[in-house]
Amino acid sequence: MSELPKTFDPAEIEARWYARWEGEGLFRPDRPDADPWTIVIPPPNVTGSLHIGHALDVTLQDILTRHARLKGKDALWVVGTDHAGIATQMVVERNLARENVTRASLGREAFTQRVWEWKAESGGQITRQLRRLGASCDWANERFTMDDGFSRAVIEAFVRLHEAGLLYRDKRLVNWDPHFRTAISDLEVETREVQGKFWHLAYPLADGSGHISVATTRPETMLADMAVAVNPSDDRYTHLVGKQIRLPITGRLIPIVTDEHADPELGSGAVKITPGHDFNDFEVGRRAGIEARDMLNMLDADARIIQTADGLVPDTLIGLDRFEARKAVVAQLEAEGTLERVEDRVIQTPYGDRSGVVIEPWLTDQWYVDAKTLAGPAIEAVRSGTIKVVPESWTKTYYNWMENIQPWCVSRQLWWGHRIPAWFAEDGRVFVARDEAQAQAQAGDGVALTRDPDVLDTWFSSALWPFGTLGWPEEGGKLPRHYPNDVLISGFDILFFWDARMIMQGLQMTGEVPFRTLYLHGLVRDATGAKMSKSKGNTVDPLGLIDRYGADALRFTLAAMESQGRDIKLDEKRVEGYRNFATKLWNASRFAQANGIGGSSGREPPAATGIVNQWIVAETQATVHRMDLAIADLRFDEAANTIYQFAWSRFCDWYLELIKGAVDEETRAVAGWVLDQILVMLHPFMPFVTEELWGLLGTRKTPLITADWPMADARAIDPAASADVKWLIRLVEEVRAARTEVNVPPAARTELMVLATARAGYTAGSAPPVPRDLIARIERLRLPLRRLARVDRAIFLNMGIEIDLETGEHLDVSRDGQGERTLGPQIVIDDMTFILPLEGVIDVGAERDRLAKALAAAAKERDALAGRLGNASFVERAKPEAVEKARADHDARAAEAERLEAALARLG
RNA sequence: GGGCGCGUAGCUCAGUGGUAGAGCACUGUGUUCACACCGCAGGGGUCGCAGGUUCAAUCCCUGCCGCGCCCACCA
Repeated sequence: MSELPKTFDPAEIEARWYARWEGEGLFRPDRPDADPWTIVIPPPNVTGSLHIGHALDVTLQDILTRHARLKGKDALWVVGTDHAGIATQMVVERNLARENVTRASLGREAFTQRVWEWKAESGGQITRQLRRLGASCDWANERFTMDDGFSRAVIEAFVRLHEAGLLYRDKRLVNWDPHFRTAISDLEVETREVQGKFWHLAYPLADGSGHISVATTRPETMLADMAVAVNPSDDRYTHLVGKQIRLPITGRLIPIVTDEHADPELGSGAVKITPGHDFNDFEVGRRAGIEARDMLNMLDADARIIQTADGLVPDTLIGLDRFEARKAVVAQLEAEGTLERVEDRVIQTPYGDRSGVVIEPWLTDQWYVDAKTLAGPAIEAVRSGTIKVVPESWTKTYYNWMENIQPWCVSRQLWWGHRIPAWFAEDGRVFVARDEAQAQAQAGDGVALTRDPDVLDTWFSSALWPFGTLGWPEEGGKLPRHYPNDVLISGFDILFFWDARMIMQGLQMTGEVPFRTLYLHGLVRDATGAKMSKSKGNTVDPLGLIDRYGADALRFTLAAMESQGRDIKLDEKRVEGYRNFATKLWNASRFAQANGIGGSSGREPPAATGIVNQWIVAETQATVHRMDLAIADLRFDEAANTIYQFAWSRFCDWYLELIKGAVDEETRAVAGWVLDQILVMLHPFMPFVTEELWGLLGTRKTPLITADWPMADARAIDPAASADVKWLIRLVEEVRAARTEVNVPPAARTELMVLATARAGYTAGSAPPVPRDLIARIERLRLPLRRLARVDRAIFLNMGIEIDLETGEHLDVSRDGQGERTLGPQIVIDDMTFILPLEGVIDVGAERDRLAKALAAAAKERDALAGRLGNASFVERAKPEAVEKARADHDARAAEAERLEAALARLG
């Protein structure tokens, strides 16, 4: 055992221990007979790098995983990465662009080959970074959403959904991203408020009898208008219903129809209908009997103007980008005199969350999942409590979304992803099958088949993660033992994207919920509360924090700040503070080492007879109990604060101080045991420094990572011992405060006079005797009292007893002499007054102020309690124990006040 | 428009129907053989505002003010 330096080097410890844990398979020790415990990581994008949100997410998961492992469970933390369709395709395309190569020029085969190559070279960054954080995942079985096994699960899920009639192909409007040229789901669209305009147009009636006004934020779509709608109850337009309009520019004849969608209160009450380019209008068109295939389309995949089916769009507009087209159309309307007026207006505009371009409602054939049907059991699972959501308040959001869920568009016009297992015949028939042979069998011999070129939404596959990683659809394996997972941890920002879809898919595919508990944490924000973003430049790099303070400090910070239902505002000062905590622990261990305190032999606390030892054993057990409760409730902040307070404020500040200079065999055993319990309980939060100290402090059967979590109630402790130490702590604190306030020089040593009377005079014969049990208590505590209160002798007035606290010797003192003692700072604890005889040394004015202040506080409290007790309704109606407590408190405060008054009187 | 959350010490946040807590920051101080990334002591809050329920409200209820987020087809 080498001597520990004053501070330690986190980087060296972290690298060394992580390599050893992983190398020795300690993240997944073989425990076939233990209770299984399972969590799956939200698979980070393979393109990703660790950001602070990951750091929080992973820290919380690692805390639970390490805790479960210490509890002896067969803890499995499934890890892997997500192929992240669009994101990855983007990265590789960008790389290709540097070589002046386009995706199209490579072709699909070669392109996807390049993506795999990229993944092999660069895809490991995020997983290396997870290791730096200390994540104890099962790396030996790392998965990828596009590995063979997982891909089989994806195909299987698709086919099964199709067989169940829960997945279908449909032609309707989708959210089209013209930048990526793919459909995206509702969730991938974010609505932004942008400054736009509201154009009022006068559409002429075909019979020349006038016009009807409509207003639009998208005038260019009038090229594909197919009707004007008015509300059936709108009397203003009844006479026009059924008449034709001759559209400006195209000259198309369109009818005036009635539809509830038209709101008489808005604008003119008449609205233009463009079924091929607006979600509302699509529905209006459907109700008017227009089939999707007959709806006019005026845009191509790049959102450029194309000729409509009726050939009426002027050639001058063909090929224009949608925004250029808008200008051109407006100019022409203005020239024709059909533009009535233009208003400025804030418009809710849909943007692609990845591309950042305006999303276009576009008519295409896509695959849809019948989310509404899947949502039923998923709602029920939460409502019935089969899945517990923490914090519970999120259930409302969950229900609200689930109950209004729309069909989920799962096909994407990309190359990187799970290719959809559907084959088309030339006649338009579609065959969904597990492979081409099966599809061919369905289609019949000789039918030429072409596979659907599209791939699946990345979230379709990640929804299968909790069971697809465990071997599903194969039976057996890890599945029965580790599914459902115990808990899932994710940020609330992916509640709909991922969590809800896992629940739906899990229930549909396995008949069981994917996890028993869903824990949702908040976002990590900067110190001012702003959302972190690359563009704002306020991101905090977790790896930089690890470099500066160590992974332990960062982890502890995130855990301590993780209170349920709240975002985290990360302040680097906090990380620094917890780095200091790690150093504190390190130095406590140095002290231990220097005093021959080493590792303990087991979970059972050593037998303790000394009061200080008994006290710390009881405190330790209480701490274990609090930790167990906090972790069971997923109260990460509470757990972190509990062990922090215990280690620093109890163990270091008091226990180690109390045992200094009196480290005997029993104390060595107890101190070693307590320190070990601290290391174990702290290990999930600060795995590295605790593991290092565990190794340095003793010869161990096992590294800390696979040690045993403490038992809360290992040994019954005599409560009297705790009472002694708690009393001592109060006395020492009061003595220190008194000394400081009256400016006693820090180095000065005093005597401690003990006085059992409230009366001002304390000369010989005037005071009652000091209770024997107090004398005995002081004798028991004499050494720590001597050391911490800086008193050498206890003088029991009127008892003829003085005790030398160093030796415990009773000095023979004549009764008469005792009344002549000088005055000094006075301390009142319960029914006892203590005096530090320092007359002449102290600042009498300051002492008077101090006592007066204490008296005022005690009197105020006494009077408040007296008032309460004087209230008849309180005595009658309050809980009896509340009344009793008020009485006891009142009496204690009254006694204290009385003694403080006497103390003041003694000062003269 | 609907929903959720927040408003407690200078800052970041816990918390409880019955005398307000932590960390950081701040002030003073350094006797002590682990630690100045430390010790000891201290100052600092009408718990957003207004009503209500209650013997008692920072905590429960209602309203209001302020802040944040999510969802939603006013063309």
